[in-house]
Amino acid sequence: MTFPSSQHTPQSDHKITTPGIDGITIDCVIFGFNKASLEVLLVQHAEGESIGKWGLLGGYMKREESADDAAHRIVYELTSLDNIYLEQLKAFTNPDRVPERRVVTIGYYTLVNREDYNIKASLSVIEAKWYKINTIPDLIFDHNEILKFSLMQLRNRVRQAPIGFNLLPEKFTLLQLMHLYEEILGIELDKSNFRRKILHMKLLIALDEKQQDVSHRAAKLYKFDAETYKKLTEKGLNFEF
Amino acid sequence: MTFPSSQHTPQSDHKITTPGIDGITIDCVIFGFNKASLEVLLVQHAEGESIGKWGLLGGYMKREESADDAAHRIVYELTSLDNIYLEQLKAFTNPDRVPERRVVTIGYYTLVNREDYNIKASLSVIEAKWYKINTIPDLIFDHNEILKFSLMQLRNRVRQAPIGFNLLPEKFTLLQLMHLYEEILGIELDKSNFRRKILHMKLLIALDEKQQDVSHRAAKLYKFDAETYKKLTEKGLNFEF
DNA sequence: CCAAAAGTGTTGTTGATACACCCATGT
DNA sequence: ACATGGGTGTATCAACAACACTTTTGG
Repeated sequence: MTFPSSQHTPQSDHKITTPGIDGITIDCVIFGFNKASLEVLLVQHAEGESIGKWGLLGGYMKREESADDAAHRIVYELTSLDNIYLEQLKAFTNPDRVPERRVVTIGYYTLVNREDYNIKASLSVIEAKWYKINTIPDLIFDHNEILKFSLMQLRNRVRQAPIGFNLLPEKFTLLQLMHLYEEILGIELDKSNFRRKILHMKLLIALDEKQQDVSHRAAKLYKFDAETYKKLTEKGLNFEF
Repeated sequence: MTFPSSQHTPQSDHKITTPGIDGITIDCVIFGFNKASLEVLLVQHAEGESIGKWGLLGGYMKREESADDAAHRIVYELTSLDNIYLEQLKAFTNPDRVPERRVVTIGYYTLVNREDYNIKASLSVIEAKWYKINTIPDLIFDHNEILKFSLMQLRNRVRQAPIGFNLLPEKFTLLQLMHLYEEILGIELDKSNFRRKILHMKLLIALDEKQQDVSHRAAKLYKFDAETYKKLTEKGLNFEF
C-alpha cells in the first residue's frame, strides 16, 4: 500500500491511528508420519510466560529475513532438518490471540520424513514430542486454531499436488503411500484402484528392491519421480481419491 | 509461539535479536467482472512517497482490529461495499519489499458485483480505476506480485467452491456464468456440457424471469442457491470444467 | 498349511467430451 | 431472412468403484 504523509509513519509516531504492532512471530506445524499415524511435533518451552506449556514451534521473524527464511531457520535450529517442504498458511491476527501484547503470527506447515529427523537441544525448548493428530492437548495461545487450519490446508493440498511424498522415506511401498493418504484424508481406499491410479500418473519409479524382514510377501519399493512431476505440474494434475 | 524471557520482548528491547517491524499493512485485490472481462480495481494514491502511482487498495491494520476486519474496513471506506466476499491470501514479507522501512503486508482479495459498487472520494486516494487483468501497469512495491498470487489463488478457489457468483449480479444467465469461468480460468467451455454440469449441481434456482431488451432470444435468469450450497459444501464439491 | 499382505483381472456405472441440431427474437 | 445467442439430444470414450481372485513369504 501507500504510506500516509511522513509524519504519520509508524516510525515517527506510534500513538496515532497506527500504533503498530509489538511483534511478528512465526509458528510452524511440523507434520510427520509414523507407522499408520499422522503426527505433529509439539514443543514445551523453557522460558517466558508460557513455561511448561505445549505449543507449536515458533520464534521471532528478524528484521532482515523473510518469513519463509525465518521459518526455515526456526525449524533448522530445532531439528537440523534442511531443504524441507515448507509452506505458509496465513497470518493469524486476532487482536487478543496473545494476552497483553499485540503479536501477529505467520503460520507455516512443513512435511518431514521422520527417519531423517533429529531433535537438537535448543535454548528455548525443554522438550519436543510427536503427538498423533487426534490426541492433541490444549496448546498455548491460538495454536490449536493454527493446527486445525493447517490440517485443512494439508488435506486440500495433498489432493492437488504430490506433496505427501515428503512424509515418507525415500523408498516406500505402494501400500505405505496408500495408508498415508487414508490417514491424511480420513478415508478408506481400495488397494487395487489406488495402485492403478497412482501408477498411471507416472510419478513413481519402480526400484529393483523389495522390502526386507517382513513376515509376508515382500513388496516392491518405489521412489518419487521429481523429474516427470515437474513436467506434469505445468498442466495440472488430479490427485482425487 | 512462546516469548523469550521478558527482557527480550520487542517492547522492552527493540535492538537485540528481534528488532521488530515498522508496521503491518493490508493490501487488497478487488476483482470485478464486466461484460466478458475480469478486472481489478486499482487506486492512485494522494499522499506519501508513492503519490501518483497506481497500486492496490491498502491501509494500516489497527492495533485493536484483526486483519479481516481491517480489510473489510479499508474496502468499505473506498467503495461503501459491505458484506462482500473477502479472503486472505497470505503475508508478504520480503525484507526489501518497501524501501527504507520494514513493512509486512497481509494480502487479501475480494470478489465484488460491479453493479453494487460506488466509489467514494477518499482521503488517501486520488482516483480509482478498473483495469483488465491483462493490461495491468507497473504497480508500487510488490503489488504486481500480490496481484499475480491472487489470480493464482482465485483460479484455484473457483474450481473448488462456487465463489464466482460473487462477481455476478444476483440474477444472471447460464451463459454469463459460463463466460465468467472461461475468463477466470482462461479456457473455452462447451455450452451444452456446461449447462448440464452446472444444473446437475443443484446450486442454481431457476427464476420465472427472462432477460429484457436483448436482440435475440431471451435467456432464463437464475440465482445462486445458498441453502443447498451449505449442505453440499460439507461433503465436498467438484467444480472442475 | 495358514495368516497376512502383495498384486492382478473383470465388470458395471458414471461422467466428461464432442458435436449436431432446433428455437426464439430483434433488425 | 438472417444473425445471434438460447437451449436440447446423443454417441463415444475414459475413469472410477466394487469386488473376486491369485501369488508370495514367514511362522
